[in-house]
Amino acid sequence: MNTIQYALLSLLAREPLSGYDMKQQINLKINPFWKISNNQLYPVLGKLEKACFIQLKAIEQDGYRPARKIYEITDAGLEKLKEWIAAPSETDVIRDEFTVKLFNSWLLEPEKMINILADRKRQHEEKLLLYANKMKELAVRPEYGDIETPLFSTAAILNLRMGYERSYMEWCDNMGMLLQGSLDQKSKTAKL
Amino acid sequence: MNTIQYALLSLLAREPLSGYDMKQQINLKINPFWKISNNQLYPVLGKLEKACFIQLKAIEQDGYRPARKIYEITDAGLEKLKEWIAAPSETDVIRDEFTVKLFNSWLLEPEKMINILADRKRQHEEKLLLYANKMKELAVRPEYGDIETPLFSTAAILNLRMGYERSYMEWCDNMGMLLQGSLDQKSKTAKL
DNA sequence: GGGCGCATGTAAAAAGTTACATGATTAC
DNA sequence: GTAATCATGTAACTTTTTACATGCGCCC
Repeated sequence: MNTIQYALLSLLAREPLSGYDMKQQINLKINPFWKISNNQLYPVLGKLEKACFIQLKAIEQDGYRPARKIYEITDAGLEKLKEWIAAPSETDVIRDEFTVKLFNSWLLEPEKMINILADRKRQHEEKLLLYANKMKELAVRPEYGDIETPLFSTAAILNLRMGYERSYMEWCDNMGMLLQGSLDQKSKTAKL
Repeated sequence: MNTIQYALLSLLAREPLSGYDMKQQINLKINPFWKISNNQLYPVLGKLEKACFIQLKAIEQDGYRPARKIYEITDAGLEKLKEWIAAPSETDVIRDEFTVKLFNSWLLEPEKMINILADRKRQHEEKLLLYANKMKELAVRPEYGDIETPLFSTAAILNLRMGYERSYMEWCDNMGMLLQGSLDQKSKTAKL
C-alpha cells in the first residue's frame, strides 16, 4: 500500500465516489498535496477492490453518458486507513524545480534574478488567494469548526498550505530587497 | 533534460566532482530540495557525457580505494544550464505523506491528534536546527554576503527552507491549541 | 463543425526506489 | 569478526508522466 492508495481510501472514507470523481477531487480539492492521472487511477482502483478495501456500490447510467462505477470503502478499508494515519511519517523531501534553479542564482545577473523573484512571488500569491477563497467557502458551512467532521481536516490542510505560501512570499520579498540593496550600493560606488 | 540532470550540472558548475561526490552533495548539501540514488546517478552521468554537457577531467587513484572519475562541466553544459535557470518554473505539487494523513484527522480521537502534532512539530524543529547550523557555518566564510558567489545561493535556499520549517511549526502549534480548546470545552460541558 | 466535458480505460516511456555486487581498509 | 566508508556499477521493481482511444451531446 502506497500513499496514492491511501489517498483514494481517504476520499471514499468521506463519501462514495466514481473513479472520475476521485480524480477530480485529487487534482482539484486535494490538489494542494497530491495528484493522479488516469492510468494510475484505474489499475489502483482494481487493486484496492481485489484487496477488499473498497467495493462497487452502484453503476449509474445518466442517459447518453458512460456508466459511472461508484465505489465505497469497506470496513476492512476503513480499518486499514485508520491504522495508517496513526503511524508516524517521515518528513518528505520537497522536490521543487525552482529551488534547483535558485541553487544557480549566482550565475545570473542580479537584475534578472530580481525579476524572477517578483514573478515567483506572484505565483505564490495566486495560490494563496485560491486557498483563501476555498477557506471562505468552508467557513460558511454549518459544521465548520467541529473537529469531528471532514470539513475540519480540509480546513486544516488549507491553513497549512496558506502558511507555506505566505512564508514563500515573505522570502521572495527579503531576497529581492537583499539583491536590490546590493545593486544600489554598487551603482553608488561606481558614481564615486 | 529533466531536473535531476540540471541538478548534477548545477553541482559541476561550482567545481569538478566525482559521481560519488555528487551523490553525497545532493543527499546532504542539496538534501533540502532533491535526492538521488546510485542507479539513477551513473546512467544519467553517462547521458550527460554523451550529450557533451560534462566531460571526464581526471581519474584519481588513492591507494587501495576504487578509482574516482572526476567530471567537469563543458561550455555547452554551462550554456544549457544558464538557459534553463532563466526560464520560468511552475509551482510544483508538494507530495507530502503527512498531509494525506491530515486529510483524515477527523477520523482520529483529538487526544491522539494532539500527540501527532507535537511529534510533527519536533520533526520540523530538528530540520530547522540542522539548517540553522549549516547557516552558521556559511556565515563565517569571507565571501558570505557577496551575491555573485555560490555561497549566496546556498544561503538563499537555507533561508527559504528555514521559513518553511518555521511556518510548519507555527501551524502545528495553532492546530494543537485549536484541538486542545475543543477538548477543554467538551470536558467543561460534561461536568455541568 | 470544432472543441470541451463526461467517463471509462490502455500503452509506452521516464523517473525513482530498494537491493545487490565488488573489494580494500579502518574502527569497535 | 562485524560494520562502516569509499567508489564504482547493475537488476528488478514501483511510481509517475504523457499520450492515445472511444463516443455521445452541448455550446459557440
